[in-house]
Amino acid sequence: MRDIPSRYNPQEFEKSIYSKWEKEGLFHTIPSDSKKPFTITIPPPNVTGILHMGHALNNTIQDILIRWKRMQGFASLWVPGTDHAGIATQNVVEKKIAKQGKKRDDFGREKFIDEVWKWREEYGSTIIQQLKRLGSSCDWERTRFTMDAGLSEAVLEAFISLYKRGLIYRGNYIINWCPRCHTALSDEEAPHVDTEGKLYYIRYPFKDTQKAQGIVVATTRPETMLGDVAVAVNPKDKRYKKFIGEKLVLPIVGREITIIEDDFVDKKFGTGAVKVTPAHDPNDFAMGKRHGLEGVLVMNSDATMNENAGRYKGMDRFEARAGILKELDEQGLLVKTEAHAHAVGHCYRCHTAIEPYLSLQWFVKMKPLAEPAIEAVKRGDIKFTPKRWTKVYLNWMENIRDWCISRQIWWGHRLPVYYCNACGEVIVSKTKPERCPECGSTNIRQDEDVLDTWFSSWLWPFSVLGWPEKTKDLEYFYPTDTLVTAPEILFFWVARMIMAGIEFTGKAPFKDVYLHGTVRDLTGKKMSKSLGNIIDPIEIIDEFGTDALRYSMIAITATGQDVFLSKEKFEIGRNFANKIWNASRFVLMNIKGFKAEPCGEIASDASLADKWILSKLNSAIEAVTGSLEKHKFNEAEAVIYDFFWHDFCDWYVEMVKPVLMDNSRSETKERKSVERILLHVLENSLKLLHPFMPFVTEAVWQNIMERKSIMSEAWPVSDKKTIKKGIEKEMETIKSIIVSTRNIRSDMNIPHTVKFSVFIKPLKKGKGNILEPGRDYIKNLARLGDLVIDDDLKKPEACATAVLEDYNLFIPLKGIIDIGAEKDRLGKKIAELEKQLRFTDVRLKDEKFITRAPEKIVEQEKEKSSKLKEQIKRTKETIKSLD
RNA sequence: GGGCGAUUAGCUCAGUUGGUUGGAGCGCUGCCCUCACAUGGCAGAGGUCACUGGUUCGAGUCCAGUAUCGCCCACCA
Repeated sequence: MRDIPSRYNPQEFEKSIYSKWEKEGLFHTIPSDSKKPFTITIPPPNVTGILHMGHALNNTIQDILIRWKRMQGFASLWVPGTDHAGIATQNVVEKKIAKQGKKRDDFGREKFIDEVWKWREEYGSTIIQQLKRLGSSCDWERTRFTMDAGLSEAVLEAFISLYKRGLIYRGNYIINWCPRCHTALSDEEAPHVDTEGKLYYIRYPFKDTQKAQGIVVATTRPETMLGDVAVAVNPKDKRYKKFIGEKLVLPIVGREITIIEDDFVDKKFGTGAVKVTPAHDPNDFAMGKRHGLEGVLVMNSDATMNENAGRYKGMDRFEARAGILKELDEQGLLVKTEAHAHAVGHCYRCHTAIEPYLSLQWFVKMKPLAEPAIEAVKRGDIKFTPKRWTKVYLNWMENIRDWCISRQIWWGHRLPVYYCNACGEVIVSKTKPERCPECGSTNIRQDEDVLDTWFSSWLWPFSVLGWPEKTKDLEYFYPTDTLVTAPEILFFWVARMIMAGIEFTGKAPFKDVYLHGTVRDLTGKKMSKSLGNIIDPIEIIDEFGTDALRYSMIAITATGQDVFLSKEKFEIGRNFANKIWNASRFVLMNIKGFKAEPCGEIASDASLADKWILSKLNSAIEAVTGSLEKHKFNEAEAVIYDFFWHDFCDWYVEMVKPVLMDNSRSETKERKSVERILLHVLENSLKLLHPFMPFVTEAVWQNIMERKSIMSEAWPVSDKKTIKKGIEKEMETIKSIIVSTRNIRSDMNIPHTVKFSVFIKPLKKGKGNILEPGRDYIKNLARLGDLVIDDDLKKPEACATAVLEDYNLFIPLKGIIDIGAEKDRLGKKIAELEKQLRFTDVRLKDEKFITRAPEKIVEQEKEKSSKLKEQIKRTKETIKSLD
């Protein structure tokens, strides 16, 4: 017998098992005529990414699905890859070169991009390596990168196709500008953060000083006043009606501006008069358009003031704000300042306050794309789990706005747009045209901008399978099945993928969208580096093992709910992995040659315990499979945990131990049957556990059982004939006798080394026979000297009693038992029973209940009442007999 | 300003379509190093299911409202 350590040591197995899986090509999937496809494309982590708990949860769920489907015989494909993450990656490389005292301009565009690729070569596979440690069974041969040749081709194809359909346009609009990243952002990339700001009231004097003192406007961004071109009031506002059309003098600048009327203005906010700054505010921009007012840009792209800001030129926007306020105050034009809470957009990459900024950008017209994507979800082609996200999706889609896709950075897919320097012609083309089709000039330049990272991500489910080529993979694996992701990127990514899928392939890209929760710390904060509340998954893997990480994570994650993590929670999984290991160790140590035939038909002379555990096993198979189908992963885990630990280890194994330990029975049929069933249950349990805990199950399967990979085993199918509720009920009765006996032993402080006898008197003749098959289990598990079951039993003297439903159970304890204490104990039992009886009787006395509740329920209640009464009566008799 | 989620044992959370006595893990109490496992075993204590109304024979579960916490969306400067 080989030595199997009594503790499961994950470090010993995980890496070698994983590389063996990889070497044997078990993750690789190709189209197969004999199999149905099951496809997931990974939400590509940023190439700069480092595995965090969100990834751990996200990828564990995907791996569970992929491994489960693979075992079910699907061509189960999980396509991995990384996202080039334009802004994020460029920022990282800029930080790196900053350490050498350099800026990107010192390199120039091409050289800088070379630097990014170098960085990617060096560090870009970190996240991939970490996903492997998580046990992810991705088809690594298919690893894609959003900047690789194929995906870049897909991006160009998508851009040109949309352009041809008139869905891409270029124009001057107010966009979200990040002054730190120096680029435009989409609305989604500039989330609003509630900010405690100030509202400044500034007086703009009339040109004709005779009129009045002036008009007071309120603003949160006084520095933008340098770009004001008008003051607007509501046409219905009586206070200002008379001033419409009058001229004001813009303080500091001295520019003459007009008072205009516009319905947009809210009479109740501030003073009811609003400064109009079309180049720095989206509303003002719209107002400017309505009134034919050109905007004046007063800032540079780094949010310093430009030449239009006069003496504030060159100053940072906040510096300028302070200066302007001071100057206004000195001139007596700053009327008042009040606290004002408002939401300010911030860059999602660097958290700098964004600046609404007028600039020339490229946009995608979204409405035509959104319409079919809305229909697809309404029709049910795509289902969200949890369902509530459907509404969120639809609400966003129905109010969708155009998507700003151009970014003023270098790292990304450059726009396939060329300009003729001679005639100004705009040419959209995959490659640089030799000559201008309009004037024939060869003086042609490419647009400097790159595309939003999400412009490649939204193509992911089909671009990774070869689109725009019509590949076999695309035909076979697309549309994919399930998308597993976090709700944070519902708009960024999920919604856009649905639109792109329908637009470019004519099909919705997936059928199910499973949105899991956000990983938080115990105080409810999102885990983030800046908060310092990170639990590093790799550290957890090193300390507790990958299976512990995976199991615990899933166990505490209810569908779509946020996950609150602390380090201690990983003990759940670690302990369970150890339990699996030790139970396997026990089974294998007791089986000769580690071999056993498949269990097959259950012999009619199989023991009660055998039939019972098989019934429970098949119920568990059914339940685990059902829960997986419903994507209730925590439920699936709970079922297998409960079955394996409690039914199998705590009861079945304990029940069969005497057979295994008794040498005289070593060659018996009984022994062989037990061995077979132990192995059968273990095998099936390991298979059910494998998607959740891939390493420990494989370690047992390969290293202890010396078999080929469990990954390729077939998922268990429940044999419904084997599920026998009668057997399960019978076993419950036997268990209740064992528990009652142990209970008395514990109450009486009788050490488990002391054996005593139990006498059972069935209430009805023949009920005793039911217990016969369980006789040995009761004797062994309750540690009895003898068990007497007798219809005509007379109650022994000085005994402890358990009054069960169909039996009276006596334990003679002469010299040990304290009669007074026993009376008290039974008295408490009566009190419990009476409490229950009161509830039932209240119900039964209620005529409405009798007449309106279903007959079945009423019958149940009546039966319960009579049983309780009967048990109370018997318990009272027992107490009396103690006198 | 809208929308969503949470509120159940000391802690962290499950709880299917309303139906007998509301579960788990951790922690706690008592006993056990019993020949797979002390990362373990046996037994136990612990709950007005946030609050107020309503529907119902019957509500943790369905409806309305309140409170607290959290999240998302939104162009009142």
